Formats: sequence, C-alpha cells, structure tokens
Amino acid sequence: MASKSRRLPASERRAQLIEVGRSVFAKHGYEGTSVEEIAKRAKVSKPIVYEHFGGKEGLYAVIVDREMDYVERRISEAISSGSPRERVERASLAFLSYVRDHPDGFAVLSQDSPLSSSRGTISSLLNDLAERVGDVFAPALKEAGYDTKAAPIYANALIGMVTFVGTWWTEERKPPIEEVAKHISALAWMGLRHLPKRPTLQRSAD
Amino acid sequence: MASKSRRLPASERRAQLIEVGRSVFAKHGYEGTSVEEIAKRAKVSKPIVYEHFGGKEGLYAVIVDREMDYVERRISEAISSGSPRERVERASLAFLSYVRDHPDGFAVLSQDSPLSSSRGTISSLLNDLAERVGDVFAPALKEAGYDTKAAPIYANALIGMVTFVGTWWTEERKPPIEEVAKHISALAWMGLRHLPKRPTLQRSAD
DNA sequence: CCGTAAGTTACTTATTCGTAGGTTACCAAG
DNA sequence: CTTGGTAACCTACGAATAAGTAACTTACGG
Repeated sequence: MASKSRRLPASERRAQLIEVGRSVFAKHGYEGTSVEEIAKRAKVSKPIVYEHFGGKEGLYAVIVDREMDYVERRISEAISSGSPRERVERASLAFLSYVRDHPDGFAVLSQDSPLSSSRGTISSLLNDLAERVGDVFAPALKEAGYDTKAAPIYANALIGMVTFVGTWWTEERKPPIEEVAKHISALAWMGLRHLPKRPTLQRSAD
Repeated sequence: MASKSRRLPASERRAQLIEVGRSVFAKHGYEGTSVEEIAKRAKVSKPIVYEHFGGKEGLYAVIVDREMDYVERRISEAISSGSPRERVERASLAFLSYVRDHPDGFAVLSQDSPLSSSRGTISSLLNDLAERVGDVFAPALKEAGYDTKAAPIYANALIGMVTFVGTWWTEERKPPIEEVAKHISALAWMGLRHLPKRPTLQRSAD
C-alpha cells in the first residue's frame, strides 16, 4: 500500500502534486479542475497546494512548462541527426512515443491554456511547439532554396499531422505506434501521390 | 444604431443568441463563459437564454451542431469531384476559407467540448470531423489497394495538418489563404521529398 | 523535549447555474 | 381609441461550487 499517507518533505510533496495535478488537468481541463480535487487526490488539504505553488495557475504553469520542455527536448533530439527522411521518421516516432508514454502530459498540452487565451490568442500549447520546430526547420529550407515564409506553414502542418493522429491513437490504442509512425512518415515524405502500399521505415545503421 | 434594443420575435432572438453565444464561446471556451455574459451581450436578461435553449449546454449543443454540419458540408462538397489531387487542393482551400470567414465557429470547434470529455475521451470536435472524412477516404483507398486500417490515420493526419495551419493563420493572417492552401496541398500531395520551390494549384477546367 | 516544517479546520468572498413569479410591450378585435 | 390577451421580458432570489486566507495543531529530527 502506498505508504500510510505520512508527511512528506517539501520537494517530494511538490513532485507528487505536480503528478497528481497533471492527471487531473488532463481529465478536466484547466477551468474544469478545482484545487480541492487535486488536494484530495494527493491526500492533503487545500492550503498545501497554495503553499507550494501559490495557487491554481502556479501549479498549472509549472506542469505546462515541464511538459513543453520535455517534448521539445525529445523532438529536437530526434531531428538532430540523420538524413532528412530519417529525421521525419524519428520525429514522428518520438512524438508518438511521448503520446503513448505520457498521455496525461499530452492531454494537457492539447487543451487550450488560460495563459494564451488571456493573451489574446486561442491556440493550444502545441502551436507554440510548432513555432519552435519551425525555427529549426527554417534554416534547412532556406538552405534548400525554399521560401522562408513558408517554414511556419510546414512546421504547423507537420505538428498538426502528428498531433491529430496522436489524439486519435489515444482513443483507439490499436496499431502500435511504430506502425502509425510509418504511415505518417510515409505521408509526410512521399505525399499522397507516392504513398507506398506497405510503408516501411528507413533508418540506416541504428 | 442597431435598432434601439426592441423586442424580438422568438426566431430572431434565437438566431441572435446563437450568434452571440458562438462569439463568446469562441473567446472563453465552454467552461469559461457564463450565461449571464451571453445575455448581457445580447442586451437581454438571463432567463431568456434558458427559455430558448434550456441552458448553457443546450445553446452550446446547437452552436456546435450547426457549425459541424456547415464544415462537413463544405468539405464534402469540395471532395465530391475532380482528380484526387484536385480534391486535396479544393478541400484545403475550403477548410481555410471556413477558418477565414468563420473564425468564431472554427475557434469553438477547435476547443475541447464538455460533451466528449464527459463521454470519456478528450478529443476536440475536429477529431470527429476527421472520422467522417475518413469514412469518405476509406473506399478510395481500398479501391487503390491500400490497407483500410490506415484510412483513419491518413484522415486524421490531413485534418490535423489543415487545422493546425488554420489556427496558426488566424494569428498571423498574413499570406492569403490561397497561398497557404497551395503549400499545404503541395505538402500533402507531393510530400517533403518532392516539395516544389514555388507550389502552384492544379485546378483543371473549373 | 523542543523548535520548526508540515499539515489542518474553518471561514470569507465571489461567481454562476438555474428558477419562481411578476411586469411590459405589441397586436388585433371591439 | 381602448381594451384585453399573449408573447416577450425582467427582477430577485436559492443553492452550489470554488478560490484563496487566517489561525491553529501536530509530527519528527536533532
């Protein structure tokens, strides 16, 4: 049994609250979750949350920040080496792995944040991610002689592809993500025009 | 002056409330909007909303239903004829036109609905749209000898592409959607592999 | 055994859904 | 013109939920 609800040192309680909060925010969205529910699930009373994070927004901000950082890191890593096509494949797989292994985090990032909506725009956090990915893409496109202004279009398109397929996958959970990644990469790389009947990955010398 | 706030017959008031509600839901999301704000913006008191729609959910449901129907119709129309590539182009353009001309409706559909979240899943309304589009795609894919199980993947990928680019575009509003549609279609059809430097549409004999 | 970090109860304040019951504008017939 | 009658509308409330805070209590290590 998960330790008889003893007292925890500050850092551990923080970590626990972040975990619990992520799970609850994932399920009910920002506006839909109450601080009290988070506290209850953590077997703790409300003021504890306020003590550690200053309130609902504070906790939410920390969770979002961590999650964004994590995904961005994984994707950056995935596209840091290899042939262009390999990078696409690795990035797809990396993102889908994230979706599979961190469903709560993914759900939080998929939802609309109160921060961006109060700041005028309505976009989800993942649009921000697309922006950063776009910054990585831009130089490569320019190098290849493409219009730089199109970079954000492609970045958003690619992130959107994988994101939408990701949320679909979380409901079905059926074809293993490796196979899903194959299809996505094939579509992104070859296009509908040259879609192979049975897509294969192309990772040279792992 | 928008008519000195006189009394309106039921059907007109209904229409007005739908319009106002859509705008407010678009800005603050479902949970974030109060019935009172909708009433206030419609220069009317709260019980009127309850009288016409039975409550917040009722109004929301009507708005969502109409919007879904509208988009689905436009997309279906776009992909009802032409060569495969033309269909992709027309669909992209149709969707982006919707985004441009009905930003509020698009925002509502982009957000997470309380209906789907109470029904277990977290997906946005646009995932449902992808499902329907997938049903249209499936036969064509099967015809061409592809694995039917991959149809939803492609459908979601395509909808995701255009959706994400759409939300990005609503913030920037810069390249006219015709140009954006060109890029998207090129990516979807040719893939990153064969991306043209300056994409062009390919609508034969309109 | 005592000081402090960790935690709790109980409250105030504010918002919002939803409704009960009364009021007023409009229209058509006398 | 004036008088109903009805559709449209409003004020005012009840109940519930949630954010955030004040002031008190208790476990635990040195």
